[in-house]
Amino acid sequence: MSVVVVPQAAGTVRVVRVPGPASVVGPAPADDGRVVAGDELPGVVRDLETGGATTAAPRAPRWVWDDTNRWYPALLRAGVRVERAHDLRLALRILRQSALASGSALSTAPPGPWDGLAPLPASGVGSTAGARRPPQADSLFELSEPAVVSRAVAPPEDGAGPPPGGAPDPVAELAAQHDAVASSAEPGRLRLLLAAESAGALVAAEMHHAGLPWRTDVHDAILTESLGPRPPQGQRPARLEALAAQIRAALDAPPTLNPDSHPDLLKAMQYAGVGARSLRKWELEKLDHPVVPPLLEYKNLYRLLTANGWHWLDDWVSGGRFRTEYVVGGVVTGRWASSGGGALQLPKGVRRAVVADPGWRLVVADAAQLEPRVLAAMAHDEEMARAGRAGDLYAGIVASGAVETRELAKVGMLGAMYGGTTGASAQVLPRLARAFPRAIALVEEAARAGERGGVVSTRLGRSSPPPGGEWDAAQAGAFADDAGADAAARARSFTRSWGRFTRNFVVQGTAAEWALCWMASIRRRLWELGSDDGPAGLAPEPFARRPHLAFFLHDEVVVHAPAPLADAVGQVVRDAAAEAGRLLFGDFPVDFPLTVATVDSYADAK
DNA sequence: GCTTTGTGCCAC
DNA sequence: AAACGTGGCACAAAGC
Repeated sequence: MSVVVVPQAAGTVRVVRVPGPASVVGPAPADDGRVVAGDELPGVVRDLETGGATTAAPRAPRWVWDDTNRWYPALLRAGVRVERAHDLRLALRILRQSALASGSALSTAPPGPWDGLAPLPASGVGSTAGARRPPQADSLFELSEPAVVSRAVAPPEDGAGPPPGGAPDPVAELAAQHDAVASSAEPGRLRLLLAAESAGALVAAEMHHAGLPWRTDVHDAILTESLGPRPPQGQRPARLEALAAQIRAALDAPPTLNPDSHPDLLKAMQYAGVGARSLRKWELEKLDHPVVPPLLEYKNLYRLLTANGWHWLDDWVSGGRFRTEYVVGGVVTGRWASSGGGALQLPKGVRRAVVADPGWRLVVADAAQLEPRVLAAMAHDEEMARAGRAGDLYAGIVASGAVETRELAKVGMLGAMYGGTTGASAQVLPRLARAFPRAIALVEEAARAGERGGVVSTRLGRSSPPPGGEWDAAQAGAFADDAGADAAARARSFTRSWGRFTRNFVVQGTAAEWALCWMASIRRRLWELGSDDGPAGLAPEPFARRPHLAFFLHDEVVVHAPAPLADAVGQVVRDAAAEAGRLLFGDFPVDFPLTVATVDSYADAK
């Protein structure tokens, strides 16, 4: 059974039961539902979650709402967890683009209000908690905003009918989405994709709610060790100041030389005859000049200070937790993006500050060579799947005789998936293509489709955007009567670049789908694992005694768990990986091995 | 003064 | 090795 959450005027909510599963024409509401005050919703949800599964319905309901971040954060703050959901905004975005549903009424309809929904911040609506700089929400449902309440045309009439004021109707939208899925070329795949995307939204909200355990004192010690004590506002830390002096001395530069100014520093280096064309690390490393060592160290420490220094701590860590905004589906390929604190670029060097609470552990799990394994499975490449069976896929490729060294196997596969055209990776590509023709053909075909201006799709049906104006312009420019050689070259360059994008899209996007399924399964299994008998920990409810996801990084998760449950959690992440593989690829015999480490500090994993 | 662009580095 | 895919972010310089 689904339960649709319909915003009403004046902060009330209509809760409508919709029987499932959906028919081809979509579900019809069982009744007009009932209207509850906004602050009663957590209680209503809790009742249906805990009571619904044991009485009338065999499972907890599926909550259908416009945006998970509008409803779920407040539920979590009330300690209420939901089992499953359907996020209409995220689902529509997928269905609008998907080549698998291109014939549906939903796909061909002109843009409507649902298309205009911008994502909401993970801290929810009307909350002051959470990130310091949440993205500005621009939504059509401004329930908590006084301005909109006063704009409400009429008081709700006992909950009958769609939302007031011409607001989009989630019941109707759900029906349209059901219809689009049912009439698509692959209903099963799309259904799984939408479920996984929505489960991802739940995970993201829960991870924001729980946060990543962060020891401010450890972080401060890291900074002080490498930079010196925290300086007053506007001053360089002692260590950076000393290095700046060394840089000036090595260049014979005046004390006014500011190493933070690229033009000035480059000029000074030119006078000193260093011979650098840029300040890039890899370029400096090739040079033999006394300024290079202090400059490299300066850049290193400067990066630490500006990206993850004391200011970062002040902004993003509070109450012993680092909280970022995960943006589900924020990357075109379906990967998550993040906003705030650079969460997806957490440098290795500061992971020492990620420490489990007392009596708790971190279970860190990492999918080994996820993308080439996904490629093997998508392409039904039995040979490549076999190469990955023993554990290390790249070693397996060497053992197959295709290439001589593990390093060659690795750069060759990465090049095949990224579209590399030079160096060792391009050199071994023909040998990989001979040994694994199906896998290599899949990425080559994806590249050609992109070069033609076509659309490609992931395993579950997320489609790439059409190339759009830039592609058209490039082609038009190249074929114009007066097209010069450079116009043709520009067009070729852009076309190939788009081919590299679509080549990578199918692999990266399907890997993102695997990761979504993995996390959805981990989430469910962790909850089924139940709670620890010990005292409540520092984690907020509903996770105070329960293992929960705390961090996600494309192919890696961190679970924060009561120590006695750590071993069981390790088994959970492995079982979930196997389940994700089955969900995406059925019986195709591809393994998704994990590296699992149970540690106190994130830095101690792998 | 403010916004945009360029540079460079971090993650997968 | 880099360039070869996807991003975020901070800072200085350039542009308005």
